[in-house]
Amino acid sequence: MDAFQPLMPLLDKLRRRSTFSAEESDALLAIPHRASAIQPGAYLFRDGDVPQGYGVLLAGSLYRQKFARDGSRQILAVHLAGDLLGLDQGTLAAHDYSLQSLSRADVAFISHQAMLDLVVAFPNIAQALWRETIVDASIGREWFVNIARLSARGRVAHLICELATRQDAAMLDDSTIDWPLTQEQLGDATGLTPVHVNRTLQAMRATGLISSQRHALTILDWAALRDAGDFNPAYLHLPIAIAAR
Amino acid sequence: MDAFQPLMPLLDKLRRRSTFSAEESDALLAIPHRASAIQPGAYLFRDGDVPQGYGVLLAGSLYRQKFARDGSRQILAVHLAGDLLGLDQGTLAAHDYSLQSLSRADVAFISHQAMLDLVVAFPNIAQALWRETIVDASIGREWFVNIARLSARGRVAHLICELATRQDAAMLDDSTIDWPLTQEQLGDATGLTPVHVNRTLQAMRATGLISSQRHALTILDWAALRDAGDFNPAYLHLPIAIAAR
DNA sequence: CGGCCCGTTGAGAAGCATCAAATGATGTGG
DNA sequence: CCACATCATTTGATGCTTCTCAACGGGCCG
Repeated sequence: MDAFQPLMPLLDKLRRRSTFSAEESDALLAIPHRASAIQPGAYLFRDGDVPQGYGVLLAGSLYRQKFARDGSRQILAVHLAGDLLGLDQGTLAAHDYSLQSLSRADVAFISHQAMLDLVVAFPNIAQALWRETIVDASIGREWFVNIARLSARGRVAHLICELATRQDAAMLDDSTIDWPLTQEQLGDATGLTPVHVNRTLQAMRATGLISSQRHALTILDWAALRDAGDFNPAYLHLPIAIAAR
Repeated sequence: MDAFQPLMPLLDKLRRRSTFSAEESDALLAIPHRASAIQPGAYLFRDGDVPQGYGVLLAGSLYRQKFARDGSRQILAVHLAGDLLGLDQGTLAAHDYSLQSLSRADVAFISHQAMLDLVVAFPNIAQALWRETIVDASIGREWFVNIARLSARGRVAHLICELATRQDAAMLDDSTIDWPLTQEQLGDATGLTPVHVNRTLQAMRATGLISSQRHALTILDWAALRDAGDFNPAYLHLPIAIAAR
């Protein structure tokens, strides 16, 4: 079925915050696109490139990043399946961040024109895309405050809470989530060195907050983790049913 | 003349990144609005409030902020005259940050409906507003990287460079800019304590980068300041003519 | 089986926070 | 116009969080 409806992850994600008529749903699933498999570590675009179109992440995970002059990397956001890509870059003259794959991923590429045709024909879809972009920016602001205001333990705890909440339905069981990040990448996302990330994770395991395997992470004490990370899911702008946990 | 064209600061700002027909310019200046004087320190809206409409900052300066649970404040952005307000919050159920005035300010309030009417009638204006929102998000990402990756000196230097570049035309002379922030606010914007901001500024004065008066700041060595703050104005997405300095 | 990335551990240093208090500016009311 | 309250800036001493540098062990993949 998914083979015939490759854009279903997009529709699923949009439905969390918007509702569509049957006609609109059909139009979303029928967006002209070119699906492509992305190798781990490949760039979809780089800081400074000219935007060539939009995308939808069908499977896998990607991250946005910028580099400082000293070569250090800051991860700005993690994209999960269903996320729209590059919408926040519009048709500007140049991208202001890079988009790289974290794992093997499937991406559907959509031309600027195809997207424009869609939103002109369906204002309600335009509104839904606009809403997703706003939420995206909201998540960025939340990350900002975390890095600026929380301790190492708080930053790591917050990111764990966010990814758990965003994966939600896709969770393996009630408390174990996919964990796509290495400790080095977690450091690049939280503004910490890998060494300190390691020590922070050890402390969190020692105090019974989490346990972690290779590519998975188990939340042992959600209340304590949420508390440590000062996590309040309001910034995700999810329906109450999903946000409550 | 400004008395008859109160929204002129908006048009001036939009023209830096977009071009408009005479008809479009007229439509922009004719947006139905209610102008209002804002007292220093007053809130235009608070985190969690329901968005009531949009705004244009006609004069003065505002800042966006979020609070961490421990009460510490993070300033997310500084708004200068001509900036659009709350566009990035759309018609979501709740604001995810607070908007407070830094000085006495004049703001034109615009209803959601009036803005919707405008962008439906003039797609080119919709595009221009979309572009401003994108740039806004781009500035947010740049701040993020600064706070996460630069030293105290670098963060302060970068913010000075940005405000100088954004004020640009409004600069008093070639190197002196309006400086609306106290040292405490500068700390809230850069993720530093006021004490450390003070010491950082002293070091920058001692090394001949800047000199500062009460509400003004003079850049003595632009090259060194740009270097210290790793400042590259690309993220402002300004026309080359303005970005080059 | 070997190389390589990832995770782990240790010791020492640096940058920034914290706490406390003094000095200097600004605006207000008598 | 001066006295005073308030806010912003400055200074000093101390400590903690996190970084840096260096090395070692373990699991995964070719």
